[in-house]
Amino acid sequence: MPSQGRTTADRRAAILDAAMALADERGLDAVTMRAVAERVGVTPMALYPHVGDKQALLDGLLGRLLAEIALPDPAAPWRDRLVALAHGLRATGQRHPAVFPLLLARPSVTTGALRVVEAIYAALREAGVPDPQVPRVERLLSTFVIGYLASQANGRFGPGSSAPRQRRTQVPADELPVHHALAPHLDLEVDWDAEFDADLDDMLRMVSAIAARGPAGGPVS
Amino acid sequence: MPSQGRTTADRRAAILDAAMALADERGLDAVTMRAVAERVGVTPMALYPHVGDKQALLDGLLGRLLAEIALPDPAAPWRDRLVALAHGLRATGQRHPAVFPLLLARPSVTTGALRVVEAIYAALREAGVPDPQVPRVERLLSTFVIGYLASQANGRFGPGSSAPRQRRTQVPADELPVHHALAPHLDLEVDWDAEFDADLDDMLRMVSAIAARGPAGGPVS
DNA sequence: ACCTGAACACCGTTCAAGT
DNA sequence: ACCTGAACACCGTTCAAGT
Repeated sequence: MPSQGRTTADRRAAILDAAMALADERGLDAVTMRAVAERVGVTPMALYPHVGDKQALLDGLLGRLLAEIALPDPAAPWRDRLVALAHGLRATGQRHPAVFPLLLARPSVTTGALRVVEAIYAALREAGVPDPQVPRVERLLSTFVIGYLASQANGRFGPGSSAPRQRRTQVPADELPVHHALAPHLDLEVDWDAEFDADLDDMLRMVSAIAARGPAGGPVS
Repeated sequence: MPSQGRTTADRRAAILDAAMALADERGLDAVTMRAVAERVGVTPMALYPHVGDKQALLDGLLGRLLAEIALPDPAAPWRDRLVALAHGLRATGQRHPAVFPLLLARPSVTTGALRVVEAIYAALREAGVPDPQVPRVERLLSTFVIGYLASQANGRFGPGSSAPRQRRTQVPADELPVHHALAPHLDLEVDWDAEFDADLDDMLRMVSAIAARGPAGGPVS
């Protein structure tokens, strides 16, 4: 049984392999039906029965990406599990920086996403977050983590040290007094992975605080 | 002085008006150079001297969006100011749901973004966040707020009540035990604006906790 | 200086035809 | 059942030409 794509499932897998490679190597814009087809060695129209249209193909890439995320050891303490999950997401985001930002653009209803959500739910319950708040806090955490990693992948935080300096100098200092006052802390090179860990620490303290407050507040809706 | 676009600046403004209207009415995909040009009553090539290429046009839309965000009363307490800013962002995101998600995809180095960042910096200092941590906490807050509102605009949180139910039923209950246990809290219709306010409350408690911890930890890098 | 018209090198997708 | 080839209705952008 060679790895040749003989069955339909293999064919779909080969197409998604090609599309993911293209996205990793040349960005999302390079993922065209034509380019993917050429890489598979087939005509563009031959893709449609296997992956659907372009939108479905991108969803397929997201499914791949989600399936890659390693789940933490269920025996570990809840905090370690959430940190491990966040680090797993970061590793996946760094492996597929072009595809990762799509996570914020598409509803995450795939079964691949559910494994991850399930693991977060379990950790939050163990942390003592009241059941009615668990779904909200899960969305809060995942929104931050995905938002941060997507920002990093998209370069939203700026090129590091050069941009902030010129940002402040192109505007009169008097108009941005607080930027001026914070100048010593704005020109530093930032270690974005270290900042992610610091943010994560603050967010997990927040989870503990929510758990400590107890079920008083109740659900949000 | 009629409102006719006679000067170059007026011309650029008219083009961005047309592009924004197109984005609001028919989505980002409808914002093509050709469609914008037609709406302005000009040939596609006539846009280039005024707004640059397509990418620059989208950046122009982001600039418009950022300029719309109302700054809070500087006399109000820091917490109220941050809530007002978040609500201002939410209002803008709901006015321009197609453009808003671009905030996470582009570096926010425009002067329009700096006014907002300046206001957040000022509020965080007043809250007692140590100076070295202010830029990090600003990025933490804005990443969450933008991420949440972009998720809402993109429908990432799902269509409300129908999707979660079918998510759980298409998978054997034994494989997602925690989803199963949380079922009563997963089938509810969620008020996303109320959830945003609850999240905001938790995030601002976190800001107070960071301030209370003092400068012990120091900067992250 | 500003705009037009034609053209180039692409897209995603349809459809009828092949095997 | 699966794939091809030609075609359709689009894109963003270039370039030479008009005024």
